[in-house]
Amino acid sequence: MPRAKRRRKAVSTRDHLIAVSLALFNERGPDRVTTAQIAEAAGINEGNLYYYFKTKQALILTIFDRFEAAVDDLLDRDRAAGADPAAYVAFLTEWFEIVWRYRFLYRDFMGLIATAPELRRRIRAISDRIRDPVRQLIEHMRAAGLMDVSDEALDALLHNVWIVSTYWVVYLDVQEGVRALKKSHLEWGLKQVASLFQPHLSEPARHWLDGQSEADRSSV
Amino acid sequence: MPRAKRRRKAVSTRDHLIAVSLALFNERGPDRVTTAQIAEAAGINEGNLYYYFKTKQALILTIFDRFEAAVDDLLDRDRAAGADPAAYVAFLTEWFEIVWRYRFLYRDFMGLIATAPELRRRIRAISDRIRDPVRQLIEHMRAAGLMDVSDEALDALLHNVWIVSTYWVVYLDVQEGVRALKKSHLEWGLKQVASLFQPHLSEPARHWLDGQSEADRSSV
DNA sequence: GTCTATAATCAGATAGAC
DNA sequence: GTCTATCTGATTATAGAC
Repeated sequence: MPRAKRRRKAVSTRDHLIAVSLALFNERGPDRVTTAQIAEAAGINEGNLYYYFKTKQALILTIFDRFEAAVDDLLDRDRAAGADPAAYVAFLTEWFEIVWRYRFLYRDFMGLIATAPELRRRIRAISDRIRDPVRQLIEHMRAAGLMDVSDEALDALLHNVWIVSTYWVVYLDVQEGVRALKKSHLEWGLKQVASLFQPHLSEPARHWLDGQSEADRSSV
Repeated sequence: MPRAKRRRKAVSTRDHLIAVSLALFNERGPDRVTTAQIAEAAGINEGNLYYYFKTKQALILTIFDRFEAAVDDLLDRDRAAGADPAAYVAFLTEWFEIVWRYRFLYRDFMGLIATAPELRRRIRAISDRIRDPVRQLIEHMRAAGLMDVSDEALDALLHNVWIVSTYWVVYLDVQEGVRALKKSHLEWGLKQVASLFQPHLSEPARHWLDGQSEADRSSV
C-alpha cells in the first residue's frame, strides 16, 4: 500500500519539523531561528519546509495549537479529579511541565503577538482557565477549614500563584541559564508555589503538606 | 562661544536618541524597532544616527548603562537609609519604577544576551545587589520580633519576592496589556509583594503596615 | 514529497558631500 | 553634525524540475 506509506511519511516529516522547531524556538526564540536553520536541523531542504508550512507563522501557530491542546487535555482530566489536594499537586506539576515544554511562548510573547495578535486573546483565555481550578481548590480548602484567608488576601494570593507558577520557568531559563528541566527544578518550582500557601494553612493541612514533601523526597 | 553651543547640541541629540529608543524598545522590543524608525521618531536622518552610535547594539548598551546607573544610585541612597520599614517601601517603589522604565531589558532578555552576552552577567549582578537589602530588612524584622519565618521559609520568601517584583511588570505588560505605568499599577505591584510578607508578620507589624496603606490611599 | 535556483524584501551599516 | 546615496548580507518565500 504505497498510499498509506506516503501518508505516514508525510505526517512523520511534519511532526519532525514541529519537534525540531519547538526545540530551536525554546533555545533561541522564534525570531532568532531562521527557516534555513530549522530545515537543516530537521535534515530536509529549506524549500521542502514550505511544502508543509506555507509560512513561518503557520508553523508557530501549529505549535501554539499543540500547547492549547495539552492544556485542554490537562483541564479535562482535572475536572474528573475534583478538589483532592494530592490531585492538585499533580495538576500543578503537569502545568509546570507544559509551560516548560512551550516556554518560548511566554518568554517571547511580545514578539509573537506583534505578528499574530490573536495569540494575546488565546493565551489569556488559557491563563483564565488554569486559574479557575486553583481558585476552586483554595475555596474548597477554606470551606473545609484547612485554610485561613480573607477574600482580599485570596485575590492577591491567586495573582502571586499565577506569577510564580508561570514565570519561575522563565526565571530559570533566562536568569539562571537552565537548559534542561530536571526533576529538581520542578520540585523547586513546586516548593516556591507551596510556600505561597504555607503561611495560610491551618495546622492539619500543614502536617499533611509536610508528609507529602517527605514522601516526594523518599520516592526520588 | 560656538564650541559650547556645538557641544550642548551634540549632547541633546544624543540624549534625545536615547529617550526615543527607550520608548520604542519598551513598546515593541529592540528586535522590532529598526534604526530607520528610531531616526524618524527622533526627527533626524538615519545616517546621522550612526554618527552617535556606531552600531545598534552600542545604543542598547548605552541604555543599559543608564539602567545600571539608576540602580547604583538607588542602592547608594539605600545604604544611607538603613533598615527602617518606611524607607524600604520607598526603596521598593523606586525599584519598581526603574524596572518599569527599562522593562524591555527583562522582557526581551533572551534576545539581548544573544547579541551581547556580557549583559547576562551584569543583570545578574544587579539582581543580587537588589536582593541584599531585602534580605537584610527581613532579618532585621525577624530580630526585632516583627516577623516569624524559619530559615527555609525565608529563602523561599526571598525568591518569591524576587520573582513577583521582577515579573509583575512583564505580567501587567504582557497579560493585561498595560501600556503606561499609572500610580494604581505601582500600588498593585507593591500590594502583591506586601501580600507575600503579610502572613508572616506579627500583630504589631501588621498594624503598622495597615496604617501605611491607608496613609497611601489618603495621599492619592 | 523533495530538491535547486532564485526572486523580493528589508535591516544594519558605510562613504562622502554639504 | 547632518544629510543623500548606496552596499552588503540575511531571510522569507516562490517556481519549477525531478
